[in-house]
Amino acid sequence: MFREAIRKELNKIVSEGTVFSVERSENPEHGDYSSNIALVLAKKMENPPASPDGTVGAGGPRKVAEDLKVRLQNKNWRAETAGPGFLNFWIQKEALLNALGKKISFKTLTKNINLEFVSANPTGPLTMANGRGGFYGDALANILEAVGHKVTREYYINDAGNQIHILYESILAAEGKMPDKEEYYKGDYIKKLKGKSAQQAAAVLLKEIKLSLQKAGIKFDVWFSEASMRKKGELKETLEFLNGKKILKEKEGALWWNERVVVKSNGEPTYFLSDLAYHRNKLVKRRFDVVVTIVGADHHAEIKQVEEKMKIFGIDQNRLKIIIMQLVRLVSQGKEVKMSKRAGEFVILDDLIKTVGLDAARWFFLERSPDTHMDFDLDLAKERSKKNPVYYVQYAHARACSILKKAKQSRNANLNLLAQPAELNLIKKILQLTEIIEDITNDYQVHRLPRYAYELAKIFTDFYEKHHVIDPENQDLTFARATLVFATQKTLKQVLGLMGIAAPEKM
RNA sequence: GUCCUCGUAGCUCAACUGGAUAGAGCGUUGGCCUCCGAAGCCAAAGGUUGCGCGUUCAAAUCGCGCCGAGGGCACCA
Repeated sequence: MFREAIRKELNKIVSEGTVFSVERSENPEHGDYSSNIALVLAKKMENPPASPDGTVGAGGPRKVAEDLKVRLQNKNWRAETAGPGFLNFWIQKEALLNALGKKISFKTLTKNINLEFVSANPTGPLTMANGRGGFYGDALANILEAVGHKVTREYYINDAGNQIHILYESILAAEGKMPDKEEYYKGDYIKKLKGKSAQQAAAVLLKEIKLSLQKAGIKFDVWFSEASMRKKGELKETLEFLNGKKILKEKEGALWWNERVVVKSNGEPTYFLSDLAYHRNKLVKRRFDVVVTIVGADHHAEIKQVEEKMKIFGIDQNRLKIIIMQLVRLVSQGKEVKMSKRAGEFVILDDLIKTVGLDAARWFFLERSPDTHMDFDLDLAKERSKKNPVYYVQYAHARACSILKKAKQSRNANLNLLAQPAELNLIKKILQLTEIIEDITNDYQVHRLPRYAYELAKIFTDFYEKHHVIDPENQDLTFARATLVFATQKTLKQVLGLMGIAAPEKM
C-alpha cells in the first residue's frame, strides 16, 4: 500500500512513460522502500554519474536525488538519498499504526478469467507432475478470485483422439488379445480395465482423476470435453475460418498451415487443430477477458504455436497468457528414475499425498517457481516432510491462536504503545500482503506467496521471542499487542487459505 | 543437428524482472526450556552465481560464444 503511494507521488514528478522502480529494500539501512528515480532522471538529462558512488560530477544523480528528497517529504514517510543516487523511504510509525487499525483490502479487479490447468489425458492416474500444475493453478485461481476477478477453473478432457484408441489397444494387449507394442500403456491399472470399451475405460479413468483431484483439494468449475466440441462442429468452423483466410495448403493429401498439419491425409483433424478450436472457443465464443493456460514443458512448443497462431483470429495478445511448468524429475539414490505413464513407472499423486501429507505436498510445489527444473527425491521428501517449512508457518498460526485464547482483547486498544522494532517490523510485514498479492495478479508468480507466509511467520516468531504479549501489570500494552497478534493470525490464516493449506489452531 | 527452458552454499530452492553487502530451508558445528506452545530460539562455518567476452553509473538477471542438464522438433497426443 505504501509502495503504491510512493509511486503515485513520484509519478507526479516524471513525464509520462518514464520507467523507474519503487521496491521494498532488502537492507533495513536502505529504509522500507527505495527508488532509482534519480538515476533514471539523471540519465535522461544526459548527465550520468562520473563515479560509481555518484559523488563525482556536479549535477549527477546524487544532486537530482537531493533535490527530489526535499520535495518528497511527507507525513507518511521520510526520504533520504544514498549510494549512487537512490532515494530511500522510511515509513513513519504513525502511518503504520494507522494502517494497522484499518481493515486491509485489496485493489479490486473484475475481469472474467478462464484458467485451464491439469488437463491430463484420461489414460491413467494423475502423476506427481500433474500435481505441480494442479496445485499451482488452484492457488492462482484462489488469488485471482481474492482480488475480485471472476475465475472459471477449467479442465480440458482429451477424450476424442488417438490416445484413447491406444488405451483400448493397451487393454486388449494386456488381455493377450493383441500383440504388445511399445507405445501401449503398461501400468497395473490397465489390468483392472479388462473387458471395457475405449469409452468405458476413459470414463473410469476420468472418474478416478476427479477423485484424486478432490482429495488434493483441487477444484474445477468446467470439464470441457473435446469430443463434445467436435460434435458441435467447432473444428469444422475453425477450419472454414482458416480456409477463408487462404492460409491452408494441400500437400500429400494433408492440409498444412505452414509447417504444421491441420488435417491428416486420412481426414482426421490433428491435435493442433483441436487446440486452435479450443482456444478460439475460450477467447472468441465464450469471450473471456483473459485466458490462462498452464501446461507442462513437454507441451511448450505446441502451446507456443497456438499462442502465435491465435493472432489470426484478431485476438489481443494480452488476453492469452501461457504458463509453462517445468517438468519434475524423480531422483532416487542419486540417480534419475524415468517416469513414464506408458512404461507404467511414475509416482501417483495420491501416493505422494499419502506419504508426505496434503499440506506438505502443496507447499512443496507452490514454493517453487514454474521455471525450476526440480528434482524430487521421494525418500528424502518422506524424511523431510516433518521438517517442511509449512509446519513452521502453521505452528506460528497455532501459537498466535493459543495466545489469543489467553490474552484479553479490546477494540479500543491504544496502538501507540507499539513502538518496539520487532512490533513495527511485524506490522510492516502484515501490510505487505497487499503488495505481494498485487504482484502475483500481475505476473502470476504464485511462489511469492509461500515465501511471504514464511517471512511473516518468522517475523512473528521474532516478536514472540522478544516480547511478552500478556502483561498482568500493563493491561493497555496487553490490549495493543493482542491486537497485533490478532492481525497476524488473520493474515496467516488468509494466506494459508489461498494456498489451500490448513491453518490449525492446535497442532 | 536445431529450437525452448534451466545452471546460484554439500543438498533443495529464493533474489520483487537491471540496483546497494546474493538470501532461506535441510544438513554440519556449538549454545539455549522455573517464562503466553522448544514443531521453537541464538550463534558459527559454507559463494569467483557453470566458463569467457561484451553492454551499463550498476549484471545472478540483458547480448554473443562455449560447457552441462531437461524438454520439443511425427500426417503421436
